[in-house]
This record gives sequence, C-alpha cells and structure tokens, in this order.
Amino acid sequence: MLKRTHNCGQLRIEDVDKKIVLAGWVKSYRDHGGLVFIDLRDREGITQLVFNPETQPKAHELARTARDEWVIAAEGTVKPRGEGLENPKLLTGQIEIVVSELEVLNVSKTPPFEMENAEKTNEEIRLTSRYIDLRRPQMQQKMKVRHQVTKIVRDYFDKLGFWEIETPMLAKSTPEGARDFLVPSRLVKNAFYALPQSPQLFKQILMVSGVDKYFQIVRCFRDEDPRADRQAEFTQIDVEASFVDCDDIITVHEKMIAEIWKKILNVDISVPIRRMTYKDAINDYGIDRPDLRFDMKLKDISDIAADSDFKVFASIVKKGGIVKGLCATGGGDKYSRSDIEKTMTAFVADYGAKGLAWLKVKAEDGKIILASSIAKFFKPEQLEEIAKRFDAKDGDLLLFVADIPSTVNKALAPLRCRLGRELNLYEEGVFEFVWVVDFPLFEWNENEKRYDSLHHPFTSPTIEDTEKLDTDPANINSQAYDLVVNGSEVGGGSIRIHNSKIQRKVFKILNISDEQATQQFGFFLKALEYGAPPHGGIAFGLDRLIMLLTGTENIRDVIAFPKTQRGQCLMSNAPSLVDPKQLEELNLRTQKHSHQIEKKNGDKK
RNA sequence: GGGGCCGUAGCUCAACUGGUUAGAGCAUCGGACUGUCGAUCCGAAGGUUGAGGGUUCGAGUCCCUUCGGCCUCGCCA
Repeated sequence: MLKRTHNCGQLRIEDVDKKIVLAGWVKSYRDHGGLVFIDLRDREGITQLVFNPETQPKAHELARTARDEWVIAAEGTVKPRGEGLENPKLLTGQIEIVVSELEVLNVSKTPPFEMENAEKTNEEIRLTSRYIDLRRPQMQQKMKVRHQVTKIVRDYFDKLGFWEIETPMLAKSTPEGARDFLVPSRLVKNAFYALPQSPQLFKQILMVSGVDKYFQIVRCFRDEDPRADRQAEFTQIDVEASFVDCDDIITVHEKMIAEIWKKILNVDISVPIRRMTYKDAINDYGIDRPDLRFDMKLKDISDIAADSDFKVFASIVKKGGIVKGLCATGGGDKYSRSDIEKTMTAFVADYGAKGLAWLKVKAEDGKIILASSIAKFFKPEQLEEIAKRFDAKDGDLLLFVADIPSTVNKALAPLRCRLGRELNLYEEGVFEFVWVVDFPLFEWNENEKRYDSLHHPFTSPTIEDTEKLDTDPANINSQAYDLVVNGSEVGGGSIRIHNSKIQRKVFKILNISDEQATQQFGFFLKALEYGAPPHGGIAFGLDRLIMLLTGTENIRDVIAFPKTQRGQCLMSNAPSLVDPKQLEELNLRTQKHSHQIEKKNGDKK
C-alpha cells in the first residue's frame, strides 16, 4: 500500500518537484479522454491530481474508472500549474500532482446525496448516512472547532489548578427538574438508575471532599422534547470551586469565554462582561436572557392605559394587569395592517397574548402623529406621552400587549427578537454578552400553589436575605448568575448552600418534606454535615457555545451523531426493541402502548 | 399532549381548476474529447407520487387514517 507523505491541504508552490504520496477521497473527476483530473479530498483540504496517458498509461487507465468518494492513494511529483491554470479557490491551487502511480484503496457506492448540495438536502437523508455528511468540509470544520474548544477549556482549567474528575453516568433518580432517562438494574430487582441531568450533587460533594477546584466536560441527559437548540443528550462544561464568591466564578469564566472567542474567532470580548439584574432584564426585555444586539426596550404604559377610554386596556389594568409595548424601528413603513393584525397577532397568540394593539408613527409638519383604530380612545396628550416614552420616530410601529405581567413579557420578548431580526436592527456576527445577576431565589408556582426554585434547590440566598427564609421567601435574592449572549443562555451557576440546616429550610419552602428530602437527597445532606466548605460553580452548554462559534442555529450540526425530534438515531436506529431474554434478566415486562389500550376500550363502548 | 410546514426519480424541484404515457436540472450508466477545476458535448436508463383506505368515469392533486422529518407551544429544577 502506498503510504501518504502529506495531506491534501498541505502542498504549496515551494514544494515543487518533491516526490510525494497523497491519500483521500475522490471529490470529483474530470475525464478529458486524454488528461484526467481528480480532486482529492481529505479533512485538511483538496489537491488536484493529473493523469497523463502518454507518460503514465497505467495510472491513467485506472484513474478513468475512479468515481466520487472512492478512496485512493497517489504517488507523484508536485508541479506548478501553468500560466492561467491556477485555481484561487484552493489553498493548493498553485500546484498539482502529476501522478505516476495510483492505488485504489476502496471503492464507494454512489453517495445517497450530492455532497456539494448537502446544505439543501433533506436532513433526514443526511442523518441516515451521517458518515457521508460528516465527510463534508463544513461539518468537519464544526467538529474541529468543538475539539479546539474542549482543548482550550481543559488547558485553561488545568493552568488554574482545576482537576477534571469523572462522575457517574449511572446515578440516582431525583424527583424535580426534567424527566429522567432510566436504566434498569439487573442485580437489584425493580430498581433503576437514572442518567444524570447534570453532575450537580456529585460536584458539590467533591467540594466536601476537598477537591477544591473541579471541572468536567460531561454528557448530561434530560428526557424532554428536543428543539432546534436542544437535544435530550447534550454536553456541559461543568465547574465547581471552594472558598469562592460570585465575583470569583464570574471572573474566571468570562476570561475563559474571552479566550475561546479570541482563539477560535479572533474576536475580542471586552472583559469584564457587563452585568444586568434579573429585574432590569425582565422590565426592559421581558425575559431573563435579553438579546442586547439591539435596543428596543419594552416600556410600561399601564398608567396611561388606565386613564384611556380603551376599555380593553383600562379594565386589564384595573384588574391588576399591565400594558407594555415596544417601538419597532421602521416597522410602520415595513408592516401592513394585515401583517400586524394577522401574522404578528397570531405570533404573540402562540405565547398566550389575547391581542396585539398597535399605533403607527407618522410625522406631519414636524409633529409626531400616532394613527390606528385605537388612537381615538386616547386623548391627544396621552398619545403625545406615549410617543415620548418610546422616543417614537416617523415610520416606527408601536405594539402593545395587555395582560398579567408574565403573559405580557412572555409574548413581547419573542416578538421583540423577531422584529429585531426582520428589521435588520443588528449585524450578523456580532456577540453581545451579559451576565444576568440578582435572581430571586424562588418563584411562586400558581398551579401547584408553592414556591419553585428559579435556579435549583442548592442555590444559596444572599447572606443578607438568608433570614427571610423564615419570613419572606418571595423576596429573597439568590447568588445565581447566568451568562447570556445574543438572547441565548450559554451558562449558569450559583454559590451553593453549604449548611445542611439552610438546605433543609429551602427544601421545606419548596414543599419537599423532611422524609422526602432524606430519602432523595439524604446522602447529600449528610455530606453537608461533615465539613462542607463554602463553594459555588457554573455550567456551560458546550453545544450552544459551538453553535455560536460556528454560526449555526441547528444543534444537530455541532453533534457528530445527533438524534431526531423523536429521540431516534436515524443511522443506527436506536432506540430499538430488545430480546425478551434481556427483559427477563432485568425483571421487566413491556405492555402495549396505553393509548392503544384506551382506544380499544373506547371502541367497545 | 397541542399547533404549523413538508414528503413526487439517488438528490433538488415542477406538474393550471381532479383529465393523455408524471417532467426538468444534477447524479448514475454508455460514448466523444489533452488543461479542466460545478468541465463540455451526444445518448440511455431511472417512478408503488411515504404507506393504507375512501370519493370519482378518472386522484400526485380532494377526504380519512397512518408513518416519518423539521419548526413551535407546553415541557426543559
């Protein structure tokens, strides 16, 4: 077998006359009857091979039979291309290999899709033949960035004295949070492991163990429906450190992010990254992960609305609701009445808004006029006040939602992002980072009539708010922080509770009884009683970081072997039925899908 | 669990209102061609229109069921 001496992206004009061997995949062949050209590809690049029938008839004959994606090795001499024959599209475009010997290492069936047009090809086919898809330079680039980022992260933490320690994949099921993936135990009948949703408790226990500084690039599992930016199986950069406060964690990790952006994209992120309180984020952007690439802040006009003759607004405010809106720069010119009343109204309706009120902004004789069917319900000075509050300009569009605060914010936040994108209010390739801080510790859950953790139950209240655990849980701030970029949460963490009494108190507020707490977290609470140091940490979504760095909106693009929305691997066909023997060993029995059973019962009736 | 979009040749798409033998480009196969680089030219082959059922004289097109993919609401401590 010919052994390669160089890769396909390596040779330059300086290498002329070298005798070399390349190996790779046939990207394309051009048979001129006489000369044959083959573009040879490996992960490093493409090099053109030339086969001349007069000088090397044997290699030429063989080259004529080669087809796309065959694996070949070619020995030859590096030659400069003639005048005007260079290919500026290739890094190796100034040279070509005049081949003396060709070896076919393997043939290939015709690929199931054209690799040149893969970006347009049905993703289902790409996933089914993932090995072909991953062969494409675009996909290899993403895998390479992913490798580079994990390498940077490991080096970064190593230098700071963090240890990478593995935690169990077969773990204990915990009640709250996402649905667990379960793994039946063979040795303990009827018992199950859960795949970890995150190594949260283990990393905290490592702090009790005196590890001091821990990190791990770790797979996590949450059995919830996937989305464009979410897979059931994903990877976190998981970190925990002892004797630290919020600023310590934030400082270390914004430097890590800055280093990644610098090394991968050569983009400077100014450190320290700005911070914003949770309250400001909700007030101004309606969401705890604001997209700061453009302004368009939400404004509350409840006071004006309450005084207006517009009954919908006034009555909602009277009932304790609010009216908030935004000013879409240039939206008045861009959007028709039908765009607003059909498309946009349907859009906000998806998020629970019952309507979308609007005012178009026009300038007449230097005066700002607000026009729409609801304008007549407002006094001129009220309209003036509204225009002033939004700093509305000619050609803008004001949009309002009235409801309880959570519904208003939930509807306006995505509308704002959509408008920002449609109105081109920011440039592609810009990154706006922000730390969101001062989260409340708890959030009232109206359906369950109890408090939920906003972050997770192990998050510490601020020192000054700790005493409110007994008196005023609703108004406790936590020591949590989220890193947000372009409206996407890429990381989040907190200083943890290291006192078992406080931890029990928090469980109690979350309506977790002592018995439950002992049964589910007993091992952890016990660990806290044996000299747990103050500690805190953070976790980053590696997949989302890679998405940002590679400019894709599809998480499947940054995962080598991703799953579909039904959690299936189209290449390997997992999940699949198993041998009844396997089930027997696990003491398990399957039953028909309960819906089918219900349906059958229904038919009988 | 809900909503939306989609499924026609290997791939990307077309086929007016239900009406002849379902077309095109690329890929494939055969042929021609000594400087191409998305080579070019000539020719050929390629289809259970995702599957099943229904309406109709007639279904890619309409209706029902079902399978699959994507987006999304819920969900994701």
